Amino acid sequence: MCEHTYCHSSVFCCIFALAVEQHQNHIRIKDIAEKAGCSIGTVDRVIHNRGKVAEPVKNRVLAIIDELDYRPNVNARVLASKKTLTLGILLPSYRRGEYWELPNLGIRDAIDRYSGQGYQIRPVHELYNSPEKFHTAGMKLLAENVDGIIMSPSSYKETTRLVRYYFQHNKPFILIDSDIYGLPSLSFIGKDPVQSGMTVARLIHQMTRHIGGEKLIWTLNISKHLDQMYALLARESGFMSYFADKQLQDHYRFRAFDLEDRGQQGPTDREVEALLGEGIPHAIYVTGSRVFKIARSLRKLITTEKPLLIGHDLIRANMEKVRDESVDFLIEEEARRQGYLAVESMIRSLIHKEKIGKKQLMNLMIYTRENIPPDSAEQGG
Amino acid sequence: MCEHTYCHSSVFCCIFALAVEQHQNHIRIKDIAEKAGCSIGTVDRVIHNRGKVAEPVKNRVLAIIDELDYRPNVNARVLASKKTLTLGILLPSYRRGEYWELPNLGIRDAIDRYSGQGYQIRPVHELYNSPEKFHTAGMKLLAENVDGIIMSPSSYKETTRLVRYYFQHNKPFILIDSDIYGLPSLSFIGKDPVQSGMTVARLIHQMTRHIGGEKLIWTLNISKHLDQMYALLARESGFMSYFADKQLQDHYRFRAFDLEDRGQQGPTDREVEALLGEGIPHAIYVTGSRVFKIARSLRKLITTEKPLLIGHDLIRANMEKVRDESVDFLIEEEARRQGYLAVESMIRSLIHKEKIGKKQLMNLMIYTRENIPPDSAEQGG
DNA sequence: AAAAAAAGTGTGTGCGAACACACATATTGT
DNA sequence: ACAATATGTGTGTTCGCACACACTTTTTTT
Repeated sequence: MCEHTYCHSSVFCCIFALAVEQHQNHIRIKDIAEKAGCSIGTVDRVIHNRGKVAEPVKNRVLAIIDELDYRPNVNARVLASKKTLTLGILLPSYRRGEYWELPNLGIRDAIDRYSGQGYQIRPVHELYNSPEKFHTAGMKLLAENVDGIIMSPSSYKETTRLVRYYFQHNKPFILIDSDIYGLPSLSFIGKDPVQSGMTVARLIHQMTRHIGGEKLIWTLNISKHLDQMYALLARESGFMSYFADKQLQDHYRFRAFDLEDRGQQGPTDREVEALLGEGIPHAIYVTGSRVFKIARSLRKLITTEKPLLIGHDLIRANMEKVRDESVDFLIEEEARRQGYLAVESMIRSLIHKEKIGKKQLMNLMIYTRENIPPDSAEQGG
Repeated sequence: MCEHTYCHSSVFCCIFALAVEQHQNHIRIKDIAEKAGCSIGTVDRVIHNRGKVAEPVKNRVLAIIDELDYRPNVNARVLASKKTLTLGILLPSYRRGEYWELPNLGIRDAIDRYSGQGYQIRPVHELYNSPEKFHTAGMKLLAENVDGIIMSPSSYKETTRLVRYYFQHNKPFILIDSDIYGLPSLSFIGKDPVQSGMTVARLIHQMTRHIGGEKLIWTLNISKHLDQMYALLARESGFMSYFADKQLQDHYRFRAFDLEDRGQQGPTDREVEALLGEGIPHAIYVTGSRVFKIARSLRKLITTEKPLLIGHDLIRANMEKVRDESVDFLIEEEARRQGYLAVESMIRSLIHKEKIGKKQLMNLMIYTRENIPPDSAEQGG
């Protein structure tokens, strides 16, 4: 067992003993071949399912692989296989500083890192800014004969349509950012928007509960295209659920607005002013990544106690607003890491042939002025 | 440049073009040898600084390596080098469910993962529960001739003393969890306790500011040994700084208590009751990982509006209390990931010979009932 | 029954780096 | 001057796996 005086846990040391044992009898395909009474070529054939192998031999080898818990040496495997992994990447188009830059940076981190380690990875990028372009871009990837696809879903209809083709052509794909339930994806890497909304609700509730009288709360969905804001609405739902669950309707009044983000300008002061007509809210929840667009207007228009302002995503513009305290909190779901993990998962699945989790949910992080990371936070790894 | 219609960023595509180019002319030591007019053996010698190489040849090779930006193929390197990496691990002893289990789990994650990839890693564990044992345990690692050491510092005096020996014997070491400024460590992987304290202060401030009259706030340092709570005090300092910076002393009254954690029992109801004599606080900040120990007492003793309760670390006992809402918020600094990164950094430094960051600060995460991860969250990777 | 095709199997080479060994040349000692 | 050492340098083997090729045996075809 374990000899450490204070190691009552006993889990720890035992697990480690296991780990050590595991690597010591590190078995190779040669070992398997010997035990099965055949050559390494044959073992190779059953492992990769190529060429012809007599049924009884195949079964014997398979049994031995299972029995010995054979795990191929990844280093040798990568070293020997000279083929390059072509990754299709299908994401919304973006400008610098926008949300979608983050997953893209994560993808780059991963490719950089793994290229440096002898892996041959060739990314093929396709960007879309409408459901129609989503489809043509996605089909282009098929035509380019990529080995796998990393994508974020567009509209429900277009996504299922594209995925149908991928499925038919046996192209593995990974969904990042938002999930569409039931798709035959290798994995989903992203977040739970309802949970996000509920977390924000908790923050706002705790921070406004001691205010006397009825509290006015806004939810603001600011989006480039009003028709593709599924994730925003899901967050709003989660937000509402929290208050409903706690039966706080009597103490709170809610107003929800959908605003259009018209490029550089965003909602103008006048638009915001119009909303303020009904009264100054005690808290505002901007469901997308565009809090920074209204922070300035609010500061200008509201001279009394300014409302609590909460938004999403660690993009530069938002981080600045948190630093000068015109935005109070930012929620984020490790956007950059999502991209990183997507590439890594592809490598693990397609090269290492490991099994990867069907659902990889990111942690939900809350940032405020005191814990916001420095600007050029390289989060690779 | 970039042909994507909506890719205004231009960063992205260019960077990728670079990445692709890089791996295509992937140079090997053979290439260097040819260009330098010598054999691969000689190149090998200058890379590893072993054997004798004529000064002019050495410089030529070095120049070519630099010019071509040679990056060794990690897969080949690991495959060829059969030596096992022996890692000394020097951490406080712990029981199951305590804070130190988390970094240990992270260490295990990493060793598991890398063992599975053909790396030979042998961990040697030493646990300590006092500064004296820290020293003897640390020296034992030296005697066991480990290749590198992962450790969390004990007292200032003992740590610098031990590190002196490590330095003299040229043993690289990585500090996790808490930093001691100025030590010649390979890297520090952990958190900034002052920042943590300030973040908590922000939360408590925002959540109590609308309460009328003077607010009473507690800080509770609950520790096993009252003499080794440096990190707790640093958090308390950060906490205080926030209120000082904002000049909120007139609206807030602060009381700080140091309590001893006597094993299973923790602070008793009676002890907590004694503290309550001076009045019921509006918020309580427990600076260590033991909020759960007073949550029950508080619930029993306070029947009116219960105080806001904030603590640290995602240990099971705390997570339960967050789920039943007797603890409001938990702060954590990715304890498990710290262990993971420590092992990974050792591998990158000692096997891959990469340079690693001197300071790897973890993100500071805020958890509440709505965003707390599920219990058996495997966070490897 | 002979030829052709298919099924089944073993050997050999290469991936890129690490390291041991053998060998060449230069420097020193006696 | 010759051995003894020190200083350089090149070759060959190995790691575990992928994949091409050659080969034997069996089955099918005509």
